[in-house]
Amino acid sequence: MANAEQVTKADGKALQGTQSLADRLFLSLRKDIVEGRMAAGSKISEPELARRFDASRGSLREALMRLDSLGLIERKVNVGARVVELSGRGLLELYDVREALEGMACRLAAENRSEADLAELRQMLERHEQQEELQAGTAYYQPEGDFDFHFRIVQASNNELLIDTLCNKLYYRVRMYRYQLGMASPRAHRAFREHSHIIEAIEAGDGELAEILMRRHIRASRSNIAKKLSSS
Amino acid sequence: MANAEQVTKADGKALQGTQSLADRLFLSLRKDIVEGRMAAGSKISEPELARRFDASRGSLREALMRLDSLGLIERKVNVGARVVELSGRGLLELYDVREALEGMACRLAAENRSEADLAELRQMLERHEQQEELQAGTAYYQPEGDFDFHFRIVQASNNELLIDTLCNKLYYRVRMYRYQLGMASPRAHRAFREHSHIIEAIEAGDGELAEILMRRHIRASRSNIAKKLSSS
DNA sequence: ACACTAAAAAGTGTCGACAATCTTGGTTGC
DNA sequence: GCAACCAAGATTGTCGACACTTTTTAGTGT
Repeated sequence: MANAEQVTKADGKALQGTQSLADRLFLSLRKDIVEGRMAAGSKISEPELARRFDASRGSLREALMRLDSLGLIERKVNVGARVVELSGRGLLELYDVREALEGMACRLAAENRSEADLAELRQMLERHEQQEELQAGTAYYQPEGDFDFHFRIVQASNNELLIDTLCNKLYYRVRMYRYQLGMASPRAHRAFREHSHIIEAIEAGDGELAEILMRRHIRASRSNIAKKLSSS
Repeated sequence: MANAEQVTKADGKALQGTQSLADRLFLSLRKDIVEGRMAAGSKISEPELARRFDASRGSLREALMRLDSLGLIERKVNVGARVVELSGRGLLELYDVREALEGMACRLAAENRSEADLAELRQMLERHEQQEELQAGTAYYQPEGDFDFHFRIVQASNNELLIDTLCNKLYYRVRMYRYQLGMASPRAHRAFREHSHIIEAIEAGDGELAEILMRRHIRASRSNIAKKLSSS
């Protein structure tokens, strides 16, 4: 089934079966950090982690390097690594970047739309609609459904660099914030309508409109969060 | 002097004096790849490179990992690493991403403009103007001047994630293309006027206009390249 | 009790060696 | 002659040990 764990083209190694130990460590640690099993801001001890995963420090360090360039941990020379600290400012920054990139992705998806992509998008929307009616506004489908939507739009952009930047880099940070600040936005129903309009624009091949709608969609989420942040 | 080699906030390690051997290898290799001393598409032999730099394979591999996540090399498990291959498509993709991100950076720079940033921007423009008059349309100042301009705008956006993504990641790819495809665009004079207008919009605090102008500026470069590519 | 110093413990950075895998060239069989 | 197969060489992945740095702790003196 289509969910947020799906694999990107660019993430090929995972498909290929043969993955190194360092690869597996990386994937495992990334999951632990994103889902909050490693507390944000906590220190990471290489020897301890290596023992826990029954691997050598060398392989573990390789995984840590990658987490570092993903921005999920921070390393200081001769001092060590810590899980990155979450902040309201960081979250808002993330939304500004997403607005720019996903807006562009949406425009490109509309301009290069292929029948296959369109079919998938329509199908996805239908699934979400059923799920929405089922749960009548309880806003429960959100996390996966919303993720699914944004993920697929980006895939349809047909721009490898854009896909890689969003799906293999930024989205892990997005999910980390979601898990830990538990943003189950109350915008479920409205969000669904917005998704629907965006896909219509893509179907119509109207890149400019598609971009505008996507940007507005993301910015609405952003203000929603900004409001919550300032009131706490 | 302000040039493209300047150090980003996020690239702090380089400032701090203490940098590990792997850090130095990384910086050195990145330079070699960007400036074309390692041919695009060529295979990288770990033992050979390690000998050449008089370092152990472990440290070298750490540097390679980082180059990989920068997208400057590609690694396959149990096979090895190659310098990334340049392609027309890749270059155009890069411009689409830049259009999105730098457009946003420009908007943010206009909205958050500080006196310090404005002063620097004006000062830079003045330097470029002098240089332009000096060389009266020979379009020679371009590479550094253009880079300087885009770099500083992004810095002024005050969005750490955006700054990191552009200055520490994408720009190295941009420079790699510049060096190797030798894009000394003939748009020097027009580009200068465009830069000038963009900074005016930022000074005026008009984020929307600043974004539009920057996007148009980058898209003009992009079509220029697309034309050259299709005619070859 | 507090500040400063020095030793020791822990942690990170670097290295060389071994094991597993891929590539290459030659060989065999059809 | 060509394809499949096999062995040798080379390359990558993984590991444990050592060197250097940072942090902690114990001690000393005021």
